Amino acid sequence: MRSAPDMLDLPRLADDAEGPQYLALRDRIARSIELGRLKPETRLPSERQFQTETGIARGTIREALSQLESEGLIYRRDRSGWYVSPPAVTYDPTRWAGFMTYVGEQGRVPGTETLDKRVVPASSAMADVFRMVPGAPLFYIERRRTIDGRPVLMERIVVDPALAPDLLTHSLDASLTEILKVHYGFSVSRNRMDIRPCALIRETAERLGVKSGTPGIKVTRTSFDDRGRVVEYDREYWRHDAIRIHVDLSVRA
Amino acid sequence: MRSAPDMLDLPRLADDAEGPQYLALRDRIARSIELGRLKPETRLPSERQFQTETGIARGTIREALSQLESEGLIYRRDRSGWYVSPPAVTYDPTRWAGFMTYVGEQGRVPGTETLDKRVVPASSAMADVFRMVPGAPLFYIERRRTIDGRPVLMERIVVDPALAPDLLTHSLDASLTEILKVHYGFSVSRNRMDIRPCALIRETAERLGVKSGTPGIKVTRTSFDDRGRVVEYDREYWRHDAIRIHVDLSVRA
DNA sequence: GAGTGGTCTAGACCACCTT
DNA sequence: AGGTGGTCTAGACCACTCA
Repeated sequence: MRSAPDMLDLPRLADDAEGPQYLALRDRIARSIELGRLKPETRLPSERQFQTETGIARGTIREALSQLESEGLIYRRDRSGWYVSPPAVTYDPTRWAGFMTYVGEQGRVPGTETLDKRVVPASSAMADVFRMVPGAPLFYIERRRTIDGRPVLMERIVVDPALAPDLLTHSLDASLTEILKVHYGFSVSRNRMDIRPCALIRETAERLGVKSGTPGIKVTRTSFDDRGRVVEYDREYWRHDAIRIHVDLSVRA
Repeated sequence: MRSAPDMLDLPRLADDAEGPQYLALRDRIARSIELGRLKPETRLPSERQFQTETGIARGTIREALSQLESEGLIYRRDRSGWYVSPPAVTYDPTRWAGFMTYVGEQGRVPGTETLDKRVVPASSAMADVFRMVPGAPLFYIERRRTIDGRPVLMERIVVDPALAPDLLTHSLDASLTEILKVHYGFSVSRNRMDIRPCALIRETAERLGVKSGTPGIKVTRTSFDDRGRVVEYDREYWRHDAIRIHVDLSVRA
């Protein structure tokens, strides 16, 4: 891991005379990143280094760093330091390409870890989605996905065992899309998605290595096959700085 | 504006023994909201009230409140206090219904203020979008939109004057969609959108009445008519707690 | 004018990562 | 073992809102 060059010569304040100190500091760091002087995955100086170099209190420095984090310019690794964020990947829900595919197409290295897989009884909400009775068995899968080794999303998938028996015996670290297509012959013809900002908290935050409360994006997706059956239901919690959504579509009435 | 009932009887800690104090406080407040004891637009007790009631330092209390803000559960009005967030509206980009329409359909009261409108020379990026030469004149409109009186988004719209001459002489506080359709006969047949998390900073934050750095959502949209001409280009900056995106679509190859 | 959040300081101790 | 960020305290002054 490279380390940042002396931060002493951050771009000058120029005429930032206005506004709070933490925004002025934010600007200086942001400029360094935008000018390309600090590259993705570079580690910033430590908070205490900033402190002695600038004479600003640590709390104020953390305020500036948190700002940059909400903007997606930098991220933290717990108790290790602050790093410049790599570019976000583009997610196009109108394409039925799985994570492994579109991340690869964008020149990045995707990875998947299956954290949990088991059979669970359907909650009433899930029973509703799959049009079955509550308590009926469902496959439940929990995965963590990475880009260039950095965890970017946690997902919880639910699949109807009736449509994909023995699914859990497969290795789920590869593309689920692929497994469902190749082994069970499913083609998805309709996708219903709900996208909303959220905060990553507790276990989800922990597994993504972010501080609880970091902003994130929650994507809920229901996939249907050509006969209108629910093939897959999943909830994805993304790091907010890792995703960008792009859709190009014809307009309905 | 109603005020919160005594917060002293926030739900008990029970067994939250684990974790930082600010998360425990977050939980108590979150529970009050989820249980419906604190309703949308209710004001929370002041930070100093929390301080004396709980004996926790103000910084720590602000940490808890900031958490709830990132989660979208509460929001602040500058130097006035913290309030429980109203529900988000659902935005469906596959429908060509303007803001005024879909907000109304969801039982809320939409509002629009035009903050600026003028002719500007095309930047090279805009010239690219509109397929014209840089420096050519473009209409530029800046609007703030509200739901139930609360500002939720700032938008900057660009329109080609060749397609809608005299556009700026119309009142732009109504639906631009409507004006383009009724007065100029445009029907949008294709929509290209880019959605990404961002932070609301500087003027944008100020005009939405949020603290600089609050998480937000940036929606960039390019609308085309049936002849493939760019009818409208706009960038919308949303409060993150005000929007939810829903799409339901057939899948391409 | 009283009260609010916004900003800032200067400490402290801890759990954990890194070497 | 030394350094890092994570958490917390106890103050302070300010700009602003609201009654």
